[in-house]
Amino acid sequence: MIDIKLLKEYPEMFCEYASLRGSTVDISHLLDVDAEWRKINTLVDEQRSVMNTLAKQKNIEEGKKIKAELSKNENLLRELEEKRKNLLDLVGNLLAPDVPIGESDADNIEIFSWGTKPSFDFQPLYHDELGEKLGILDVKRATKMAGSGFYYWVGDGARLQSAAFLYVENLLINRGFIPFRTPVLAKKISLYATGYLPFAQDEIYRVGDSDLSLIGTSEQSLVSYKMDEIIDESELPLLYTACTPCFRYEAGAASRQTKGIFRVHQFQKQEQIIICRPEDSEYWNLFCQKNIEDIMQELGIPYRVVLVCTGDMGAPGYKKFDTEAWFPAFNAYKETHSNSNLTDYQARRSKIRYKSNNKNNFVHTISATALTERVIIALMENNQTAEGFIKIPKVLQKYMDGQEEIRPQKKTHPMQKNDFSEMESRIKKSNYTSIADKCESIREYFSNCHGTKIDTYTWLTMIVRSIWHHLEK
RNA sequence: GGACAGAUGGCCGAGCGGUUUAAGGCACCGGUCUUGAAAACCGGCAAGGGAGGAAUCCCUUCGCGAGUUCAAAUCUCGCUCUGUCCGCCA
Repeated sequence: MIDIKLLKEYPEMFCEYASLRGSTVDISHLLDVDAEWRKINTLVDEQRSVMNTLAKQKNIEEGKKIKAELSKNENLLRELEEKRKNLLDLVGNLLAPDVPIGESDADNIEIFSWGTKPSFDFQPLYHDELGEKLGILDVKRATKMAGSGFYYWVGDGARLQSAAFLYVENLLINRGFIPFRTPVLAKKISLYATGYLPFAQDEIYRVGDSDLSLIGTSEQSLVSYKMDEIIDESELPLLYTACTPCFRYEAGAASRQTKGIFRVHQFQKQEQIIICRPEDSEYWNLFCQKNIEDIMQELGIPYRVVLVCTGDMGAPGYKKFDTEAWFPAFNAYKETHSNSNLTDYQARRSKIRYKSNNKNNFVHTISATALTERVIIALMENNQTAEGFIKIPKVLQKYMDGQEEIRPQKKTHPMQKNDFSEMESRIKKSNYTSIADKCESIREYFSNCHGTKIDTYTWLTMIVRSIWHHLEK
């Protein structure tokens, strides 16, 4: 949400921003509604004041007279209030002066690139082909189980996934972040507070006819953590990180460009959230970018950074960096991270303020990806070998018992043979009245096969039969 | 899921139709006193909106939403959440 006072002061500026974003919000209509709202608001306040005075004087006659008119105006005020709010909700944030002008992601400006794109003397495989060959990524069975847009990590794939998230979470903790595990269901108010409603309406999975939806990002659960609170200035900044699954509808997304698990309905994401003073948000925006780039560099994935243009920004964004990993099989850079300074846009909606010199101000929020599974599939494509193996980056090896490479192995660990005789004897050693002690027929069945080895099926059948027999009696 | 009880400012807690513009206490902030601190005393201390150059004035908010009334923290209904007991359960 933007500051309506600012809008009233600089309506032309907001109209210009809206057109740069490709937004269709009618700002002059909003200003008209606001003026009307203000007029009625003043009127209602005055009538309420009269009403309060009459009530104090116990003036029943006069009170009755005004009551009807007041309630009519109150209804009108409520209507205008809602209209005003709905319009105001659609107005996008201010834009940083250095945001490039453009209509779509094609107009984003590359500002940095790192790493050498791998040159293979073989045709590199797509991550899903590679994953299937190695038996570490199973899309087919997931589709059978949950539909298109889902996938299983299996064996070393599951380990690689955990390793990457553990590595990133540790890195962030070491840089001052507080780690969270958050709910993945959220009320509508939380989605509104973070700026996802009403804009991303069609992206959100609703749960039945309840008020709950699956989160599309832990930004929704982490920013809402401080909803309605006034934070003491000395506590800022707050650095939060969470690793959660994220759920997105992604209607009609399938294409060559989204092959494999590039765009899916559920994916894991490690998020960076920073709640800070307004004057510091530019700094923390870059801080998050540094974290992203350090992670990419340590993982050895070539990437580039683009400055997102006006048309690709989304309503809450003031300034946004996208980081795009190099995908050899796609032969393209593709978005893996986004890092936005949302200034006070979310804070106004979620009413997160801080107290400074006894005055309450809205905080600024930064929302940035730290890691998603897209990074892991970029890693798979970049680190594949001629044999179809995957080299594991040094930083992840310690989270995988030192494993250096993923090969098509059925089992990585041998089965253990244990002696469970102590565990088996526990029941025998306990002193209690069992069914067999109580029920003659059961004892009979079991005494018949005493000393004979029988298989589990026969054994279970016997138990069922004997219980049944007993119940019939 | 069922039964009962409850929800009041940063916290505790009184009020249960009209001098409550929410008592009192704690915490916090400022002051007096003190070498300094503590204690004591004095003062301040919620959020949001509107009008105004400002001082200031007005409105809203006692979990949330509706209703009754000239008047609601207080009465009625619905919802949410918390506690206790029961049921179910990783």
